[in-house]
Amino acid sequence: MKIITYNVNGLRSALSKGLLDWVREADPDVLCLQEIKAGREPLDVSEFEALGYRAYLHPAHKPGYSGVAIFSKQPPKAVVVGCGTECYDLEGRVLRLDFEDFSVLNTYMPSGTSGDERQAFKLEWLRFFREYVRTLRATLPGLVIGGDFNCCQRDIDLHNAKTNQNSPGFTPAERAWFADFLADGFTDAFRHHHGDASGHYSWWTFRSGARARNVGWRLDHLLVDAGLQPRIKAAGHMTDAVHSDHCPVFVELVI
Amino acid sequence: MKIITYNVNGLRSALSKGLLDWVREADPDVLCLQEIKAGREPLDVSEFEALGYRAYLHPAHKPGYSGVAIFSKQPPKAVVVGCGTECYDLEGRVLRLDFEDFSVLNTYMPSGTSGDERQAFKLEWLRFFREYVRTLRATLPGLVIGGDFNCCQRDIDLHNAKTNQNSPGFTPAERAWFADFLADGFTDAFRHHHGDASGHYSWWTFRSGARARNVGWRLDHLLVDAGLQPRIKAAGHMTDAVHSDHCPVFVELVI
DNA sequence: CCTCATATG
DNA sequence: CATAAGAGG
Repeated sequence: MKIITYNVNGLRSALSKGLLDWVREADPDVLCLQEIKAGREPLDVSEFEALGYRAYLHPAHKPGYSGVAIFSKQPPKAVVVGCGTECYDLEGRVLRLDFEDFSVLNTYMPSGTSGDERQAFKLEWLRFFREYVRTLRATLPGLVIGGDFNCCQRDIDLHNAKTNQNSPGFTPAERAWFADFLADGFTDAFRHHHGDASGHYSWWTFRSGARARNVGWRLDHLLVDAGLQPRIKAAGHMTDAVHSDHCPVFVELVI
Repeated sequence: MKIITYNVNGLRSALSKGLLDWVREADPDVLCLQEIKAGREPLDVSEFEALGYRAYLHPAHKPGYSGVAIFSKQPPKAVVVGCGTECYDLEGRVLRLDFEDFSVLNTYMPSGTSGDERQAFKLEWLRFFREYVRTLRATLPGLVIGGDFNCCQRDIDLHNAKTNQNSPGFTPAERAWFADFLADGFTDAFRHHHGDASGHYSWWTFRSGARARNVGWRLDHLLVDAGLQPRIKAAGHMTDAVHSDHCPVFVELVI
């Protein structure tokens, strides 16, 4: 069971750069995409379907903004679009597929980089999301959360921790939130598999050749319910895929 | 004395397509540009200056919209920016250089293609402009008007006159205006030199390969005071220049 | 430094 | 079918 999460920075743009060939090659069972940036016209998912995927979309209300999607080879027993809270659902940030033995929750968490107001919104979201997931876990024992968290937790998760102690995505509040979230009973698949390895990032700014110099952040995560931890077979970053300012992140579970 | 008028559809875009090399080659004495689409930052004209031109700009108030410029090898004895009527000058539609024996008035006339309101604005403009030029001629005997008129006059001035009898740029009102304007004492340099030749256009829509099929309109004109008519040595379209959806139009005067 | 929507042509 | 600004990242 290979699950991939990928912030594509515009699905149409990523498709124009060969995303589909990459999907065929990578062959995930479940593919979680963020920032699909769907426009006013519905996205054409027929080429994903031709590869054997069912498509589930949760675009934002605002055209060209945010939005998540899941492509799955197996049909889920349930699809849950959104989280039931309007201010988040208007921004297309949550989509969940429930399978027989596990669930995949795809999320695109707010970025706080555009100003104080959005950073405050992000912090509210983080609080909300932790509670929301706590509730879900009561009835969904095998939860896998994949997405662009727009946060990282430890100094080894970004290139320049010292100068970013108060940058959105690495503020003390966000680091604490991340630790608490994991303590609720989740395993960071990447860390589980790679220990304290540094220099592994999933996002690089487009500016000044940051990706070529590997000046990045690890913002995209696959967190698995601690009960699934023994089933983690592999996890990592797929840095060869270049359709976005993020790279795909994968986990293989024995399910 | 070679005068060229050219709607560049964005000066920065045209420069990125090699406009400057073309200018060096074409070597006009006076170059009238329309739709420079200047942004908030002032345009960098140093490369024109390096070619020996003085630069005169009349950008629109709104960034990225409209705007005209004249580049001249000889220094004018006067520069007149705008026409003194705010609603037109905010859109950067008129710029004039007065030389010893003649004047060059560069104009970008409104397009009416975006709706009735703008077509009405265009018709008001046409009326205003005719009066404005009548006044100018009282004191400027050698007037040359170059620009994108966004109008043509005769069936031979566009590819498909029949189906465009009521299209903006070829409405009865605009055709009549054009005839009246010439009757006031101007010579259309292109027609003077090429008679009733058809199939000579200065604009082609970007859509559906119109330029390759020469499905166009003759919207860009050089009108010279009838008193200068004997001095017209050559006139024509420079269809090899491809930096825009328009092509440059030239006249050579013996002055 | 990117993608996207929108205005305008 | 293009250019360009502007929002958002």
